[in-house]
Amino acid sequence: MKVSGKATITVTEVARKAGVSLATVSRVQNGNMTVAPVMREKVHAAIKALGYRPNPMAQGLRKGRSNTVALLVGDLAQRHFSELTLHVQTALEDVGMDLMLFNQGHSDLRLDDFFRRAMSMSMRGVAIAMSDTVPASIQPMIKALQKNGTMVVSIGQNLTRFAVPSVVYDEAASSCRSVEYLLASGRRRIAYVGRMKGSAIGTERFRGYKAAMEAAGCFDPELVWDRKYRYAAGRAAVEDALAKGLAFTGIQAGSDEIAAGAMAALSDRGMSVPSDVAIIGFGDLEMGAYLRPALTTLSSDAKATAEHVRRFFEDGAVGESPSPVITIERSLVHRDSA
Amino acid sequence: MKVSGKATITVTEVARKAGVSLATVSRVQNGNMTVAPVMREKVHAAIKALGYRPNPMAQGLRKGRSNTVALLVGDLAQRHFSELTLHVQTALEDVGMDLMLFNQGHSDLRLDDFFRRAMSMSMRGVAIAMSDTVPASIQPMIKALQKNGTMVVSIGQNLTRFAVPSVVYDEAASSCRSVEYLLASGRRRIAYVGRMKGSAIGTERFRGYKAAMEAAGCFDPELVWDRKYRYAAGRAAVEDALAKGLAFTGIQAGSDEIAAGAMAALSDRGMSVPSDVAIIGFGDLEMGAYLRPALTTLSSDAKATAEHVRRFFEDGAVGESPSPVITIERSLVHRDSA
DNA sequence: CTGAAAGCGCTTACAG
DNA sequence: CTGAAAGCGCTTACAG
Repeated sequence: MKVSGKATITVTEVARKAGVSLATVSRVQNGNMTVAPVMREKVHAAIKALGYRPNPMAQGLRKGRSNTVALLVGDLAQRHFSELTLHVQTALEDVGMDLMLFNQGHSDLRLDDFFRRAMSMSMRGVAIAMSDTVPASIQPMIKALQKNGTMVVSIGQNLTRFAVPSVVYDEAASSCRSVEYLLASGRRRIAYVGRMKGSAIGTERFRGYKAAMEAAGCFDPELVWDRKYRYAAGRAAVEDALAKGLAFTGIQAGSDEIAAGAMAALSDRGMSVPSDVAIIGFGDLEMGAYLRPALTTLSSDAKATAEHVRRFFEDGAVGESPSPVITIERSLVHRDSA
Repeated sequence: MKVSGKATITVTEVARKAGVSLATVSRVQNGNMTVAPVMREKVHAAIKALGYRPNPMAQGLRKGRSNTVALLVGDLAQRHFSELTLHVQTALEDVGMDLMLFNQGHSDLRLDDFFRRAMSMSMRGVAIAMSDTVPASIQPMIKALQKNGTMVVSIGQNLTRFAVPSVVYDEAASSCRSVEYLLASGRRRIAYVGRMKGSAIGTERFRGYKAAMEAAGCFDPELVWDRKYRYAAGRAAVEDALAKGLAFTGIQAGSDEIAAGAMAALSDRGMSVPSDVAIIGFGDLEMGAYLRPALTTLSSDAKATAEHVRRFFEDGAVGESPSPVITIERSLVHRDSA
C-alpha cells in the first residue's frame, strides 16, 4: 500500500499518470461502462501505483447518494442489539457499504433526530431496529426518505403498514410454543415478565404467552408483570411478586437479561430453578448458556437477519410485493432452567 | 418539522426565500462570520420554514473534512466494546458528530482496511479501541491520517509511541491490587486466565497479576492460562486445569466473560465459589452482578472514556504535550465471588 | 457587512 | 470507445 506524504490522490493525478482523461478513470473505477482493455490496464496500473481511493464525499455528492447505511438500534445496552449491530456491520462491509450507528435509547426525540439526519445525508439506506412501537408520526419522514431514494428497512418490528419491508421473528408463535412447553410439564402458574407498554415486540411476545395460557385455561393477569428491559427489571419483578405472596411455578421472560435477573432474585430467596420455578428466556444470548442452571431460551439469528438486510440494500428488495416481510423462526433451546 | 415532497432543499432555495445570497445563508449557518441581524433573521426564518438541513457530503467535500468519526472496536462480540460504542456514539452525537462503526474482530486484514478507508474518507477523527497489540506496520497510515488533518485517538491501548493520544486504564496496577486482595485472604494458588499473546491489554493485566504473585513468592507458570477472550475460553481453561489435576484456590480472569465461563465450569464440577475457588473478573459488566455468586470485578467507566474522546475531537487535544495519556483508574467492586 | 465567483473531487450526459 | 464540460451543494477567499 502506497502512503503518499502529500494530500490525498485524486482522479486528476491518476488520469495524468495513466495518460487518459478523468472520465476514463472514472469509467474504469465504476466498471459499468465500456473501456478499451489497453486503457483499462493503464488506469489500473496508475491506481495501484498511486494507491488511489475515490473520495466518498465527492462520489456521494455527485451521485446524489452516499454509500453508507444508517442503523438505528433500539437500545445498544441490550446485548441483542449489539449482536445485531455486529452482524449488520460485517454484512455491509462485505459489499463495501459503511455503517453509521445511532441509538434510539427509548427516546422519541432521538427517533425524530435520526430521521432528520438520515434525510439530510442522502443515505444509501436506513435500517430501523427498534423494539419500541414506532409512532405513526414518522410516516411522513419515511415517505420522504423513500422518495429521495433512500431504502428503508425494518428489523424486528413489522413496519409494512408504513410500506417498509421488514425482517422479523415469529415472536408470538415462539412464546406460545415456549409457554406450551412449560405447561406440558404440568405447571399452571406461569408468569410473564417483560416490557409490553410501548413495546411492539414485547407486546407480540406477550400475545403468544397469553394465547397459550388462555388455551390452557390458566391465564391470570396477576402473573403479568410489565417491566422494563433488563436484568434489574427481572429481579425487581420477582422480588415484588414474592413480597406480595404470589405463587408461581414458571416464568416466561421477555429477554434473557430479564430472565437472568429473575433467576438471581429466586436464588437470593432460596428458591431453586427449575424445581421451584422454571424459567425460559428470549434471544439466546451467549451468557445464558453459562448461567447455572443454564438458561432455556428462544433462539435468535442475528447473522441471518443481517444477511437479509444486506441483500435488501444490495438488490433493492427483500421480496417482491409492495412491502414484503421475511419471518425468521425461533426455536426452543433446551437447557437446564426449564 | 417540514417534510418537503420534492427533492431536498438546498442553500439556493433558502437564499431565494430569504432574499439574500448563498454566501449569506452559509454564513448564518456556520455562525462564525459577521452577518447583520436583519439578514440573519430572514435567513433563520427561511431555514425554519423550509426545514433546511445542509448536505453533509457537500459540506465535507468543500471543507475537505467530514463531520464523522470512525470508531474501530476490537471485538463487538465482547460486551465491553459494545458499551464503549454506545457511550462514544452518545457523546459524539451531543456535539453533532456522527459515528461510523468498524469491527476489527482480531483480523489484521481488517485493521488495514479500516485505515485505508478512513484515509479516503477525510474523517473528522478516528478512534481506535483495540485490545490486540497494534502492529508497527500501521504507523505510516496513522502518520498519513494525521497529516491529512484527521485526528487520531486510541482507547484502551497506549499508542503514544505512534504519537497517538490515548485514553487508557491502569490495567497492571488494577490487576495487581486485585490479586493482592485475593492473596490477603490467604490464598496462594491463584490462576490467571485470559488472552496475553497478541493482546496488549491482556498482557498488561497479566503483568499486574504476575507482579503481585511474585511479590508474594507464589508465582507459578502452571497457573497461567493464556486463552481466548470469552465465556467458552474461561470454561475450557478451568476444565482443562481440573482434568490435569492442577490445584488452585483463586482465579483472576482477564474479563468478566471469562470469569463467568470459569464459574460455570467450577459449578459443573461441584466446586463452590468462593469457598473452593475465589474469582475476580475484569470490567464490571452488568451481567456479573446477576451471577450467583455475584462476580467481584474491576470497575470500568465507558462513559468517562467517551467524554475524553469527545473532548479530544472537539478541542483537538486530550492534554497538551505531543501525545498525552489519560489514565482512568479501576477500582475493585466487591461482590460474593471473592 | 454582502454578493458573485471559484472550486472541493467526482460522474455522466453530450459530442465525436 | 474516449474526452471536454457541466454540475452535485456547499464554503470561502476576493471585491466592493
